[in-house]
Amino acid sequence: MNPFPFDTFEPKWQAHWEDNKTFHVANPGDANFDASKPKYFVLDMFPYPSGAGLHVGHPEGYTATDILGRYKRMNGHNVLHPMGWDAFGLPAEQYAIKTGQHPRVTTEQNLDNFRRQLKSLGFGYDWSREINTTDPEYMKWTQWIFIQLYHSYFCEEDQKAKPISELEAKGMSREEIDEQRLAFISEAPVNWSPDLGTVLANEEVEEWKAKGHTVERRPLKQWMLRITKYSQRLIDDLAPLDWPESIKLLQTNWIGKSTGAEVSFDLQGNDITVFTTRPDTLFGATYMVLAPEHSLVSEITTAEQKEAVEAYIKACASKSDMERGEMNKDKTGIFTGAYATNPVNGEQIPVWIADYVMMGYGTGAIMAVPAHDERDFEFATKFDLPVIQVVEPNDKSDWQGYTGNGKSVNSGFLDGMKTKDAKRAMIKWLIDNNKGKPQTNFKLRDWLFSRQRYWGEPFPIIWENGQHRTIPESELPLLQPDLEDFKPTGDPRGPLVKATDWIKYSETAERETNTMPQWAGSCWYYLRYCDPNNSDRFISKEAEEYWSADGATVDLYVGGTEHAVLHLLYARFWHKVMFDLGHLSTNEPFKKLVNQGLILGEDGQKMSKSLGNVVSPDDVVNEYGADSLRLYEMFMGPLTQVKPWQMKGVEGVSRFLAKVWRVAMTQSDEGKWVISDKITNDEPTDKALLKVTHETIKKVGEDIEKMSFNTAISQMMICTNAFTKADKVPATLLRDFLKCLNPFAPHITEEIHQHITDAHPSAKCSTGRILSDRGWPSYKEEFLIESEVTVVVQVNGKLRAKLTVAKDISKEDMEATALADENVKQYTDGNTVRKVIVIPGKLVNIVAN
RNA sequence: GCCGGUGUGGCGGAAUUGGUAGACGCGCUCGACUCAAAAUCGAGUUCCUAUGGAGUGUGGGUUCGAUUCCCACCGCCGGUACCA
Repeated sequence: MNPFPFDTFEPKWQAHWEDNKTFHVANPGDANFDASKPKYFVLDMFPYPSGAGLHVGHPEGYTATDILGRYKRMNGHNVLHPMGWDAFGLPAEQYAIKTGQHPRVTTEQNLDNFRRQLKSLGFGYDWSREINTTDPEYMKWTQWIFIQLYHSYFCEEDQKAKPISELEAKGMSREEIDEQRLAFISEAPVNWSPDLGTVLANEEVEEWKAKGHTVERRPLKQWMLRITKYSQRLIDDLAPLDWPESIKLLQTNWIGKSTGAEVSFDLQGNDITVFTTRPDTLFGATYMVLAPEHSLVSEITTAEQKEAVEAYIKACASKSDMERGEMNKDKTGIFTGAYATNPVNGEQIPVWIADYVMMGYGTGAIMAVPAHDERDFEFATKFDLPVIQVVEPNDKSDWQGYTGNGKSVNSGFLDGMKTKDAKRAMIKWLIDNNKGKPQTNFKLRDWLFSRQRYWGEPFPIIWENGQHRTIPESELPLLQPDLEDFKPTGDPRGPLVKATDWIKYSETAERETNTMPQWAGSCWYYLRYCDPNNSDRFISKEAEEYWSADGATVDLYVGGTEHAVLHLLYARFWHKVMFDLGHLSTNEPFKKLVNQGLILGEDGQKMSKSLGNVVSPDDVVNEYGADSLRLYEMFMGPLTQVKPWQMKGVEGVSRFLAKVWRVAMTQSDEGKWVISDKITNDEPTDKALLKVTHETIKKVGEDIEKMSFNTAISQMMICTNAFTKADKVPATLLRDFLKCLNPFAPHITEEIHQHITDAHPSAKCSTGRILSDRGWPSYKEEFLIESEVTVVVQVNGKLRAKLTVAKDISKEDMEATALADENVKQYTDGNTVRKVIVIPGKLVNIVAN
């Protein structure tokens, strides 16, 4: 038998909240909207509804946000706490390929299961705002946003997106305009996975390779989003955000800004430009390296070297990315036979090609300064190329391979300058001599936005006479055609090519057959929650402004670190574009971000099917109840920390809830749970009980604000132990305690509260209102104060006595009392007291020897 | 290699404007209740060569006093990798 009947009252309260729309929040303009309340938007990263259902990692973040949401609600906020489904994705499509089952069917099934599981945990979501990225009404607006991107360009002067119509007004040609669109067609080499039958974004490559899929470089015509234009803003706007510094750093490094200069080298009439962050070392450039894919390679290669160079290029091309990565220690390369002229000293330097120079970054060519660059040094050592020192280290370290700052030497007009000054002087020289200019580069690449998949949003694009254009908004949403066979065709246009009727838009126009990546839907879902049923706009102006008050849309966003550079970067980018175009009032989507730590299996390993250490929330709910699961996940340790699951720990918090239950409830002779005689309607007089209750109100409130849930729970355990020990517990104290526990364990607290209120109705607390609708309790300072305190006495820093003294005892009295103590005397007798430190109300330390 | 995080009992973890190290929970031990067990309640539980001493990864430093501040190092976890 269960120690308390959670199996009956948990479903009861879940039904009550649902029937009474307890957690429904109104929008501006709605009948029951209360504009006087401040808003609080607390968001979970919405799940992908996989076939496996929830695992115990999901409710960790969800419980944390639920506690905050319920707490803020009790403190008088309009709380927006929604849930939805990121339901496009490869597993549903792969299942469809295997079984012929339409992805929409499996997605619906999975989603029903997820919803059932989440409801069984009692989260206070406003289910009327549930969204689903695969819902045609949702897709419509994802496609609409793409159309906005398509019809926008990035104005360099104002550093913001503007409508394409401005360029048309300037009389720019169609070709020139297409070059500028934020959504554009590119025919660059992309990451193509033959076995997945699709291309992947740079950010996704590692993930899929880790799952055993092959990925190769292949030139394809693809849709791209011009996220690189936002590089600088994406870095700058991180600063004021309340995000973990590590995530900010991760994004900053991913965007990868570096400042330096472009330098032009003459090569028998050809101009080759290189990028360097160290223009001050130009005198030390003893050779040049081009990427094997560099366009000038074939032109400059001499007849004698032609064969060897072509063989090297072929060898590089056949190497997979993986092999290139593994071999990154061992440098390879080949001499082209050509020589370039170092612009600053006229030296003839050999031009090599090597795969340690990437075509995708900078200009695909470098000046090699082996004395002060590790890679160049390694290469020069291997191929016996000259190494000339041009920087003298500040310390005594070896100059060979020294990459730090110092003083320029062997560098003509730079000699004696500090690195910083030498950089500036060289850049000035390059400008004055028309040999280069200052340059900033970013590692971030434009976002490859098309996929060759069925289960994604089709592009709202048609092609006619080789040109693309968007379909009219009235034709949105554009749904995928029905297919019988979802198999990839190997055709880089994707599986939609099979739907010949669907493709045909008119006699002369055809639909785009690519679809959008899974990230598209998650880029803006938080906005849709604010106004989920709007059929005229993606979000209404009023809803947007209300839920974005205080300069941020989402007040608190909780999710895993795995999205540090993907979802969180993409969403910020879309948000900024929509802000630039005047559709949003904030510049950033997520004010505060918290990453919950991974929950490991009992064995300390990551939970996985193959290890058999996966814990299902359903099993825990069945055995211990939802409140126990919620409470345990919060009690395990700090939210942000990685921590192992322990079923014994669930038992522990379950015991705690049983204790709370038995404080209020007792079993009648017939086995029925009834309110205990211990609960009285008297005014509380027990000082100790008043103190612990008010301490609990104070600490739990403060700890929730700090998201320090484990310590809040430990305080509630202390309070419960005091209630258990007491002969009588006044109903008002128990009620205040239940309010504190309510955000953590909402079912049991509602149930007990209902029993107390029925048994002990009072003017202050009439029947009929549930706990969740009552306010957060307040504590009184007067109950926290004690007249006596325990003071620690140390001799030479070691604890020798504890004294109980009046709280307001004077320093002198405290010192005298301490010195007079028998235990203390044992250690001071025979020694001279040199010094006495007295911290009032806390400690006395006697220094004696 | 680089960047970030972290290190406290048998275990999860508490405590930082420097002031009783180990809150709370798990586990374990003993006791009460019971024919017995479970559940529940009560007592105890950092370690040791134990009237004392040691102790928050290691070694130093600052201080009357350091888990907390400073310097050097080590282990583990995560990210990233020829980005010029």
